[in-house]
Amino acid sequence: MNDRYNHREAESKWQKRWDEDQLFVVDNDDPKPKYYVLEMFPYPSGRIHMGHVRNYTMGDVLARYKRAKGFNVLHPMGWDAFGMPAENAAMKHNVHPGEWTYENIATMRTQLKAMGLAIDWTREFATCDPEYYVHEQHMFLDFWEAGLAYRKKSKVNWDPVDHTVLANEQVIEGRGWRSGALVEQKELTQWFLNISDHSEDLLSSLEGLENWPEKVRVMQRNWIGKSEGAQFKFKISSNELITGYEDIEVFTTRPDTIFGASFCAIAVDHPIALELAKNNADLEAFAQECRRLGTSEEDIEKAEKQGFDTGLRIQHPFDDKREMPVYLANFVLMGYGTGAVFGCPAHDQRDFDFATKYNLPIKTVVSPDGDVNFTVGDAAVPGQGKLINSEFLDGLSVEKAKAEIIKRFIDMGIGERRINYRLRDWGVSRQRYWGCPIPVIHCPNCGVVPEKKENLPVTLPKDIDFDEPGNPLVRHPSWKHVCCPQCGADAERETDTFDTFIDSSWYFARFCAPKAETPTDRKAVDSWLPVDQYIGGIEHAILHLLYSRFFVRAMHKTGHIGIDEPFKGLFTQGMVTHETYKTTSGDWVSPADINIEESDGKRVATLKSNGDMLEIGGIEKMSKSKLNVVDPDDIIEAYGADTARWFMLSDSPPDRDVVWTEAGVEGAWRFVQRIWRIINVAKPHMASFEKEITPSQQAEFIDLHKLAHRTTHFVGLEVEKLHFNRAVAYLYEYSNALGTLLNKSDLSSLNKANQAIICDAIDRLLIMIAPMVPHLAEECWKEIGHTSLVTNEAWPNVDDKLLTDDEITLPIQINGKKRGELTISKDASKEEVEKQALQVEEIQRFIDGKPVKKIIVVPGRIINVVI
RNA sequence: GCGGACGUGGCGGAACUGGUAGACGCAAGGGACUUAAAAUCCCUCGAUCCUAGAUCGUGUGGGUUCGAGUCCCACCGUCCGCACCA
Repeated sequence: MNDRYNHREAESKWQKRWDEDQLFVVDNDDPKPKYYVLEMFPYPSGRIHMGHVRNYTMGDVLARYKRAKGFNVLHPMGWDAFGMPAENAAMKHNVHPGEWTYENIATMRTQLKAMGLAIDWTREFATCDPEYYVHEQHMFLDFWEAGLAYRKKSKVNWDPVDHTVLANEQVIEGRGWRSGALVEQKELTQWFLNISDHSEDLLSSLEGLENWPEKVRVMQRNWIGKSEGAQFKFKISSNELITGYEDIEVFTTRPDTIFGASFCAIAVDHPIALELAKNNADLEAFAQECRRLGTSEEDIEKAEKQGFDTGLRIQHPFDDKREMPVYLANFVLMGYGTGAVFGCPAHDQRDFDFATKYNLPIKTVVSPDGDVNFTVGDAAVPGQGKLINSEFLDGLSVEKAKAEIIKRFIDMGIGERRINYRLRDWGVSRQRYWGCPIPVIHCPNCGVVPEKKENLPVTLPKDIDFDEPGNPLVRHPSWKHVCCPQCGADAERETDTFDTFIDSSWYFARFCAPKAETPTDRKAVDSWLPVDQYIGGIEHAILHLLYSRFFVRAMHKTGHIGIDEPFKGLFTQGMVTHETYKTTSGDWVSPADINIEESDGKRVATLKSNGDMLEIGGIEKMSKSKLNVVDPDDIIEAYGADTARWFMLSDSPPDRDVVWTEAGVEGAWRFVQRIWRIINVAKPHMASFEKEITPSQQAEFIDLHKLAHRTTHFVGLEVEKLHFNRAVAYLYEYSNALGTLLNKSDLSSLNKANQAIICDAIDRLLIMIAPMVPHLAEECWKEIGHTSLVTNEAWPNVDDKLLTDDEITLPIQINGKKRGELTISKDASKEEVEKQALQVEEIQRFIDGKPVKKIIVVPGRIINVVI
């Protein structure tokens, strides 16, 4: 046995062995209870990064732990392989997107395997495999048939750089989520999935997702954006300006403030606005200006409320003598509600600003404290109170007034209760090559018809060119020319492909039976799903996670699955960060190119090549642009996968960011070597040691034995909660205690009881660290003479009797301040504890003869003497 | 503006339903071993009072309680998400 642990030899050796023994190949028919752990699958961008290492390490620890706990664990891996970067690479390097993608997959697979992950690689697939997307096409046709997919002409978010359509979710602050280009509005006929029909279900079901982070649930709740109110009509009183329109319908969440209304505002794209624009050049100019600002003004917050008086007047529904102006307004959105609102300046700040600007009346109708003479000052007063100045609503609470007014609307036949959602239908057409082809055909006679299911998959042609921007499928000489599946006439294929978020909306279901001839094998998905623990980045809180929740519902409706919620538990891990370095001229420098020295408590960074001084910058997410990246391959080569894994689990709570530091890695490396040394010290003796623990003999090492059981108990508990940093702390404590004891004991003269305790303690240590540092554990396990694999060992038992001591030490407080301690039998009566506590010397000294008012004894916790 | 999370040593962070604040790791200092270095092992490590013993100490100010990092109220600060949504 070498003095130093040789990770290079050990890691590849054990990876090979696990592979040969097919340890992680899962049988769907295994009778053990199931556990499905899944990390978000990677996009094959080229190489893995530290974020992947962190993500997959966490999942792997859980998978290996659950395996040891007797579960049949599904832990698969695949590739989210369609998407823009492959096309960009194709344009840049003149390589086919598929070739580029599969080469990256090969590289990254090798890298992931070097991490020693307990993955069932027989289930691997890439979403760009026709064997995968054929099922996506199949399900899409089912969705279409079931009314879940439809085509409509609509304004879409158009990314002028990527030449494609973006979903609302993919537009961030008016820019494309990938390209960062300002998004334009364009009218196109697109495929949509009917996600908005599921708004209420997607919203209310969030309640049941108890094992999701509250943060993600809140973000989804906000995104769905439910608001309850009323929709009703104002009668237009000045008919000479417009024909064909009798009234304006508005949506409001505050119908109770109807008597405070002083204007109506409509969106510039509202049908009435469009009609009026035909005969009003000024109005048209205003509308154009708003549209321009709507898409190009970066800072919406600063954009002033702008209005244009249309000249139209409407009647108040409860007082037809009262007329109000109708404005075009830049803050009213056509896409929400009816595209028209009524303004109540006294109780809405935006309306207040607008009314002030255009000199419109501000009438107070809600009084927070019920005072009928209350009037708002220089700001709107939103919120609760009692209605005033509102005729039949006077004196009612806001809630009651809402109910009353809606009742009146219904009686008058002008309105109703209404719930609106912000969530829009999911536009899934993309004008791209590297995606799943939408399996439909456009026939001059039959219209849009589905491709016959027996003709699926519709595959992508290989011979394409990227010489010009846009979709090469459109200009391919033959691909789109087909016969209509219905009438046989000459027809054209749809050249759009699916949004890649569809690919990732059901891959977890495909892993259950990746070779099935139907999209899902019902028996397999019924038994494996939902995913018990899903782990990934917070950046997918809305897009991927909401789409998947919807997609599974759609699969349920079309019979492909039997559940609605795909992910029972969700965990969002933090990012991997690193210090940044810059030259005096402001260029970023990679950590690999620098030296850091410490002098007078200050850290000084210099360039390795020429010794130039560097500026040490902030700690930021590892990114190629700031060069503050550390390549996982370099770390695995220098320190081994186990060291990288252990470091990723130590210190930082997994949901927070972790700072990658050289010192931290060294610490993890020292731990690996310390375990090896412990085995080194014990090994020569262990062959002759007694293995059976027999309680009858005198065991001086009983404290270690207790600690071993306590550690087993707590490490299990913490891993289940994904508190890996705490599990690591327990393991440090335990291995330190074990190492210290071994160092100071004469191992050649131990009695049998102590021998057995040592053997048990070492076995436990190795089984417990195995999920985290599996190669090291395996190598040590072999060294101490086991012929089995530690990976196959069951999690050790915990004897509850060993978790508590017979004697306990209780702190004694006087008036809440600790003054002494009492060591006493854990079964001692309250009276006995009180009596003995008062006799403790320090306590006597502090009481100093004063009368004791009260003694509080919390069994097993604390004693507090009140004087 | 709305919503969420958080604030503890030089640093990352522990502390179960209120019960010994600072586990564990990193960094630092001292010592042992060594020709020397690395590695390893042992010790110290919140602040203040020269020591003992004590006092103070979990962003700030109040409160509840025998007892508050933990609960309540007000405030300050940091991070994240959403944002003209009627």
